[in-house]
Amino acid sequence: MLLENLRKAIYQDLKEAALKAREEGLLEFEELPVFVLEKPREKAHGDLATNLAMVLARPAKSAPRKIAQIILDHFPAESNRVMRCEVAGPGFINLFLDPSWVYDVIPEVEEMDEHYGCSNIGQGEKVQIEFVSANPTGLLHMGNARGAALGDTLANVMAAAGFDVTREFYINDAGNQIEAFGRSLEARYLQLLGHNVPFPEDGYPGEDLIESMRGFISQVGDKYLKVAPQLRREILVKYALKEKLEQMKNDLASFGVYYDVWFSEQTLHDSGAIEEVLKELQESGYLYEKDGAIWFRSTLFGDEKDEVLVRSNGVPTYFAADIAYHKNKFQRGFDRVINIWGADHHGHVARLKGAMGALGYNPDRLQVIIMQPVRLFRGGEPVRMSKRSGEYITLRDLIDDVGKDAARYFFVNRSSDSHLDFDLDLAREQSSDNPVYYVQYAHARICSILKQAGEIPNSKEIDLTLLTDPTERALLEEIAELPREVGYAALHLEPHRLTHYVYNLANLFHGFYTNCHVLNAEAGLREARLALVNACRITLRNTLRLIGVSAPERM
RNA sequence: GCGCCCGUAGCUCAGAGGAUAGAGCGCUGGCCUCCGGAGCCAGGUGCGCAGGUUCGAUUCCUGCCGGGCGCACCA
Repeated sequence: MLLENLRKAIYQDLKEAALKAREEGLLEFEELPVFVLEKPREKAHGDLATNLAMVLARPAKSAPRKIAQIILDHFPAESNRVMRCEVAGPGFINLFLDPSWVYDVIPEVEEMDEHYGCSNIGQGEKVQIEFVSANPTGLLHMGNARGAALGDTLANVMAAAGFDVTREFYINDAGNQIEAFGRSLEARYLQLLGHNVPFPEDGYPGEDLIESMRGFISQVGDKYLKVAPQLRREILVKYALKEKLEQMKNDLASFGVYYDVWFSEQTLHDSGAIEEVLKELQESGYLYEKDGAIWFRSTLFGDEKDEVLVRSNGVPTYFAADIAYHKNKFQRGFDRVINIWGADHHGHVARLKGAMGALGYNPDRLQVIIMQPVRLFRGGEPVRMSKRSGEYITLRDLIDDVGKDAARYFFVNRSSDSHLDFDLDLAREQSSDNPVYYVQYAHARICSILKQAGEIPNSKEIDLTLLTDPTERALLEEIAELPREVGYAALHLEPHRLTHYVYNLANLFHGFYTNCHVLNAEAGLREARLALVNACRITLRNTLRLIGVSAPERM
């Protein structure tokens, strides 16, 4: 039986033992409190341990150790591979499994192959993950890159855990920044044609816009010189936006990130969706007029101040569009909607959730992951970047510099609410100091062994119980943990757990490798080890795939 | 000033209401007759401060200190 199922069964047995004891009048409690059954840190504390007796101490009004003994008296001994139980420490119940349980994992991994690690804890819940959604007025920066790695990995992880996942990119192709974009393009266009016009103060100074207009001119020349500015800007925006989006799509694709949906903000304006949602809020009494603008009472939902939805010039704000957008998400049937935002947008969370509440949706169905900023380091020094001047390192630069694998690994390796110091030198390094290489090396090493071995024996026809070395057991136990790791990462929205897991797995493999020979082990043991190593290969590969990192067979 | 996030080893970071808090880097010293040494093993100091809740707090709560980010009719 798979470790996960074993755990569930034992958890159930513990529950029933407590309930039975209550029936017999030995224990007193209203409802069984939540308790944990987990792998203890210390090997001496068994394979699994539970705090059940300790959390029962208060309701049962009794000493934890005493309760533990009562539970054990009602616990079905010798079932579910439990060999021995003991009361320990302040009242833990430690369970020791039949050591042979680990051998079940190899056939399991072989059979599930590329699906090993998957589970169904998501139960098909429809989840949408919106991430990156960068302004199409510029290039993808490090914040976008982190969001891309995080969002895509989270999507992979949740899909593997049995959620029905949709990846979406929201295109901010409307509003003020598009106006500024148009003025910037226009200025570049005119400047390139030799006209000495000033660049707008709120423009986008990046070199990329000049490039874009250079390309435009090579196609159409100066034919828009005399066109009315309003129309001219529209044409330039249309051209540049398309180009920018293509570029983003390409850059994200080279980063291994693909979307199911690219959603245009402009369509919300065009379709009347924004007007509609404004009306809805109006009718529920959440709006009021002040100074010629229309405001949303976001303070009702814990926001610090009310928020403008329609400016006095009649133009809806980004926030208004965002409300319509998120309503649209729910209308599309998503049970849950997850956004990944930079820390500079965290102030937006409460009011958007509030707006969802005002529209009658449970705000908890909207979850926002806030990412802290990225700092790049080179030569031990922070790399200076200025978005104002348009001089910054882009996702494309990063991929060209350190490669997709290292970049994705490094971004996912940190919890989203931790500031990320990205060491470019380390990411590029081809040594074991670089965790990406360390993990990939383990995979390549295994492939090399398997290649030399020729055939991989079917684990059902060999004696796996020959795998008794401590490094073999440790490796088996860690391989068995993948489904649980993936499930945990999905439920807690913590993809960074995966890089930690895969690093640890690689570490255990290297330890095994140093300690145990595979190819020149005696007959029988050799086959068992080949099967072990193959299961490890599958586990490494599957985990790396979730992170979006390649698993090379040679390096 | 108000709000959110963070404060764990020299550095970069994991972790977690429980039984002895971990990893990498750096430093020191070991390990190649043999499957890829891009590897393995050994060695150290630490939960910002002060209260509170709890049988038990580094983890939860409050205050303070320190850092980041927000607080536009921008997005």
